[in-house]
Amino acid sequence: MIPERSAEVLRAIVQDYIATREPVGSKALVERHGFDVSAATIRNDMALLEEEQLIAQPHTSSGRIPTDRGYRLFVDKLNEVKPLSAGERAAIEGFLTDGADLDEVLGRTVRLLAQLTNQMAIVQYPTLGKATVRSIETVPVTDTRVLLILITDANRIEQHVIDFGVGVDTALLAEVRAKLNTLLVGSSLALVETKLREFELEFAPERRGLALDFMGNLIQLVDANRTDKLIVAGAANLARRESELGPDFSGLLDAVEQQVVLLRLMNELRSEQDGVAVSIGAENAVDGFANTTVVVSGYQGEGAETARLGVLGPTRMDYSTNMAAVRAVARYLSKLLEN
Amino acid sequence: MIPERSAEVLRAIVQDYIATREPVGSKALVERHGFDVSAATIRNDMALLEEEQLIAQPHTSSGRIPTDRGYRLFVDKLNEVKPLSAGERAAIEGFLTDGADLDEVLGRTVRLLAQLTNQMAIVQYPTLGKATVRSIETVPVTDTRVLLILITDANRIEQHVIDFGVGVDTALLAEVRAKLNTLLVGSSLALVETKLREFELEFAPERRGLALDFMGNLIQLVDANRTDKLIVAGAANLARRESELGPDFSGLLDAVEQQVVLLRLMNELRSEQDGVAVSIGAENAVDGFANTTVVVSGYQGEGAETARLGVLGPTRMDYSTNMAAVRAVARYLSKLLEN
DNA sequence: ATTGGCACTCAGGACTAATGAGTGCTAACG
DNA sequence: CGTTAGCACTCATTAGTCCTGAGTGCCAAT
Repeated sequence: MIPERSAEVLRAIVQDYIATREPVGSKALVERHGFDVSAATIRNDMALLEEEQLIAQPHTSSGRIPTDRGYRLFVDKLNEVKPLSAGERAAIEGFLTDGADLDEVLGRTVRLLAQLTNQMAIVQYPTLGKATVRSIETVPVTDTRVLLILITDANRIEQHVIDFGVGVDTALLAEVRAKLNTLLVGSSLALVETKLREFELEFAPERRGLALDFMGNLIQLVDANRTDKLIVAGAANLARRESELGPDFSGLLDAVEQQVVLLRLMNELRSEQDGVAVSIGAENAVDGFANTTVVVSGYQGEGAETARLGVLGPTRMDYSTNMAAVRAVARYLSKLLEN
Repeated sequence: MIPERSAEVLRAIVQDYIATREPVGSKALVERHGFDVSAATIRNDMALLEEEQLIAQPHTSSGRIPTDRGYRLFVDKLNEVKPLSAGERAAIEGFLTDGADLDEVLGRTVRLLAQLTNQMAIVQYPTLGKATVRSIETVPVTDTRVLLILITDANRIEQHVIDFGVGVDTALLAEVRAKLNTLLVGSSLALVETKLREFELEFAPERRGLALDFMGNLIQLVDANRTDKLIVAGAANLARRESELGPDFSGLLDAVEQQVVLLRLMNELRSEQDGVAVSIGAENAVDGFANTTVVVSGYQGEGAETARLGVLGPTRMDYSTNMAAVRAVARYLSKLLEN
C-alpha cells in the first residue's frame, strides 16, 4: 500500500501538472502545497511513486508527470468530486428546459456539456431495446411513395419514406397497415422482426409484393432504432488541445465521423462510483487513444432504458470538474426525460 | 497585361508549390518545366510577377510562393479543369445510386466528395423557398401529444411533435386539420405564415386554444424548412492539413459546428465558369479564413430549386482536381435528384 | 529580349558553451 | 527509522557562432 503522504504527493503532482502543463519538481511541490517536510523527503516519496509506475520523468533530471496509472489512482481516490459552481448549476438549469422534441433536448444537452467542460461532448440516443410498438401509421406522399411512421411507447418516432415504384392501392395499403397494427401493437421492438417473418404467409400472393415491401421497411425502421446513434459537440475544443493529444488527434476526428468507434468506447465503460466511469489512455479498448481520456455516465432515457453521455479529451484534463459536470448533466437530463 | 511566358511561369510556380509545399526557385523551374530560356530570364519574369503581387517571397533570398491573387489568376486561366480519372468516375457512379431518402443521398454525397478531394466537404440541403404545401397530416402519439407532418411538393417531409398539455379532442383536431389543408394545400411555403394569421379568426373562441397551438407549430415547421441546413464530412482531412491552415484551423472547426458562418460563405459565392466558384484566402467574406479556400458549385435539388455543395481546404490545394470533383459531383447529384 | 557572371542575402544546420532545474545518493540527525 | 542537508551529476534548453547553399538582383555583353 502507498503511504498517506506519498498519495498526497501524487495528488499534488496531478493537480499541478494539470494546471501548468509542466513536469512538477520536488521543490515546487513543497512550496505550492503545504507539505511540512523538506524537498529531499518529497524526492524519496517520488522515487517510491515512480517505482509503482504512478509517475514518470519525461527526461532524466526533469520533474515528474503522472502516468495513466497515476491518473487512475488519482481518480479512484477522488471520493468526492468537486461540486459545481453556482454559475454552472444555473447554466444547466437554464439551458436544459423542457422541450417536446427529443432531438432538440439532446442537442442542447451535448452543447451544454461541451461548454461546461471545454472538451468534446458526446450524447448517445436512448436505445429502444425494451420499448414496445405503440402504433404504425402511413401517410401518402406521392402516388408511389408512402411515409411510414413507427411510434413507440417511449414516445419516440421513427419515420421513413417507402418508394413502391408503382402506384399504390390505398385500400390495400390501409388493410396491410391495419393488420400489422393488430399484430404488432404492444409487442417489443426486439420481437417485431420474427413476428413479421411468420406473418408473411397471411397475405394472398397477389398482395404479397406490397406487403413485403412494407414489412421490409418496417424492419429497417426497427433496426435503425436499435442501432445506436450519437451526437457530438465541441470538436473545436479538441483542436485547441491538439498538442496534448499528439498523434491521437487525427484519429479522433475520424472516430467522430465514423461513430462506431466512439460507440464502442462508450459502451465498454461500466459506471463505477457515483455513476461516472473514466477510461484513461491505454485503458481505452481502442487503439490510437493513448493520450485520450473518456468520462462517461449513464442516464435514464424515456421509457426507463439507459443510454450514455460523456466527454472526451486529453489524459491531461481536469478530472474533477469534468466528472462533476458529466454527472450533473446526466442526472439533470434523466430528470428532464422522466417528465 | 501579363506576357504569355510570365503567365506560364506563374502556372508552373503554382503547380510546383502545390506539389512540393516548398518555395519555388528559378533554377528548379527551368529544369522541371521545359522552358527554353535561362534561369536569369525566368528571374526577370518572376520580378514582374512579384510586382503584380501574384507571387511573394517568404524571406529574401528564397524561392517564390503564389499569393492569393496568384492563385486567383491561376484559377481564372484554368479554362479546362482536369477531367476526372476513370476510377473517380466509377467511384461517383457506384457511390451515388438512387435511394428514396434525401437524407441518405446527401449523406453519401458529402462523404464521397470528402473522399475524392481529401478535403472537408459540405452539402447544403435544398432550400424550399418556392416549394408548395402538398399535405398536412396528424398522427396521435399519446393523449396529449400529436405528431404534425408537413409534406411539400418537393417530396420533403418535416415533422414535429406538438404537446398540447391537455387531452386532445380527436374530432376537433381532425376538423382543424381538414380546414388547414383546404386553406394551405398548393400555396407556397412563403405564404403559409400570412395565410395562417388571417385564418385565426375563423375558429370559435372555445376552439382557439388548440387551433392556435396547432398553427403556431405549423409556422415553426415552415421556418425550419426555410432555414438552411448543412451536412459536413471529412473534418479529419482538415486536421491533416492543419499546418497549412495556420491559425484558421480552430476557427474552422467552430464554423463547422455553428454552421451559420459556413452558410454565409457558401451563399456569398456566385458560380462563374463551368458552374464552379472559388473563393481564395482574403477573398472570403468572413474573417479568420485567410489561409482557406472554398470551392462551391450549385446543384438542382428536387423541385428545381438550387442549393450548394463544395469543399473547403487550405489555399494551397489542388484547384484543378478539386474543381473537377465538385463540378462532377454537383452534376451527378442534380441528375439523381431529378429522377 | 536574353544571357552569363557576380556580389549579396539569409534561413537552416551544426557545433559549442553556459545555464539551471531537478535528480539520486550519502552521511548526519533526532 | 524517517527525515534532512549537502553535493555531485544529468540533461533539456537557450544563446551564440560559424558555415553552407539556394536563391536573388543587377549589370554588362550578346
